[in-house]
Amino acid sequence: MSKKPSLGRQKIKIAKIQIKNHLQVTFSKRRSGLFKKASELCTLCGVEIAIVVFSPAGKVFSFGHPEVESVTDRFLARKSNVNSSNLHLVESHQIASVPELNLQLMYMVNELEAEKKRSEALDQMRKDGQSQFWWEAPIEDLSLHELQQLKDSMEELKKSVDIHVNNIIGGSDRAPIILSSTGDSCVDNYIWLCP
Amino acid sequence: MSKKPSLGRQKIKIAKIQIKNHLQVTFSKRRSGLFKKASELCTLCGVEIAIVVFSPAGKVFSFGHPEVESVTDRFLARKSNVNSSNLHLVESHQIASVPELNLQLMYMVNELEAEKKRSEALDQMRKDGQSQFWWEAPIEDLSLHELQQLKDSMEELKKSVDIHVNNIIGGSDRAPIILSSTGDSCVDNYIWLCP
DNA sequence: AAGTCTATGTATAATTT
DNA sequence: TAAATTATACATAGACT
Repeated sequence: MSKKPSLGRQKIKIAKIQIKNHLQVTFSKRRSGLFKKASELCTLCGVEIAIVVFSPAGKVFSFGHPEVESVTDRFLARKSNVNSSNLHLVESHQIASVPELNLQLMYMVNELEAEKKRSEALDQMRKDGQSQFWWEAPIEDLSLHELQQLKDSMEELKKSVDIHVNNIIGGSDRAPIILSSTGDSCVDNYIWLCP
Repeated sequence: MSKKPSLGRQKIKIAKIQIKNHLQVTFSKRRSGLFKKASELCTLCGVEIAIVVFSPAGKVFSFGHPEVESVTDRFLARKSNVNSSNLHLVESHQIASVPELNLQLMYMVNELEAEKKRSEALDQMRKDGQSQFWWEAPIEDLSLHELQQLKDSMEELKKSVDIHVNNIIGGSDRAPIILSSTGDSCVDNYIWLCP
């Protein structure tokens, strides 16, 4: 009897899997692996994590820890706060769909990425020399020119922050979402977003 | 000489790491591992992923794939009806008259005075403790809460700027002004906010 | 904080059930 | 279609730099 022993795990190139069936299997396995890693990181380090995955099929998978509030409501809850400022928000009590929430999260992440790049550039400038740090100096020492630059910088910064807050909070200014919790054996206390 | 060979990777319980230093190392390693897994999943399966991690220190780490546009554009596509941002930074190619230019300079002087007072207050805060200087930190180090505070501060600043502008220029709805490049040593190419 | 090294724990590609 | 198997690739704990 020839028993063909498994070759075991084989090395693969990190490139888009072409065999569709194969891809589906890999996606499923690696997605759960990713979520498991995330949950471990949560537990080990006591951090809050949110993950959103848009599958090729258009499905949305997401992971959040530990409570819904920690990641999502931190945005949604600010609604009232923002309302009191000069943002023009339309009152609505429509309940957001989870995909919409995920879009918002995704948007937020991208915004954060953009800000990160921006700040990296600023960091670089900082490393290039102290002389350019007019924007770190006390305001009373600034020349008019510098003050204008400061103002412009702040406007730029504010604009981007504003846009993202506006879209996250104001873009769907509505009641928070109820997320169901699975009694999964692997993960207690993790709350999953149900697509 | 006793060379102590490494025990190699040891099994650990998935529970909050108590040794703080240890935790930091693990957080850093596993975070990067998680992001790597995520990027592989992106590539292998052609999916879009966003991850946000709030560290215990309040820092925010995030991962997004593939391009900012891919996700944000989807979002922005439906944002138009909601946007109505409170910030109207309008570019205009209208050339300001000299009287208007003077008004702007006047405005700047007033603004400078206001900022001077403001900075005195901030200076006082600075003396009270370094911990409050979240707004001096690079953006990527800001928590979402701090981002919100930053935004609010900027809202305040802009509001006062707007009031000044209204008072000085006349409070009337007028076309935004752009200062033409005057060759002036002090000011060139500034764009002004339309009140 | 970030990188190296070793030994070992884990994830998973390919296959089988 | 999904679960189990197996052998290997990869991740990482701990110690050190």
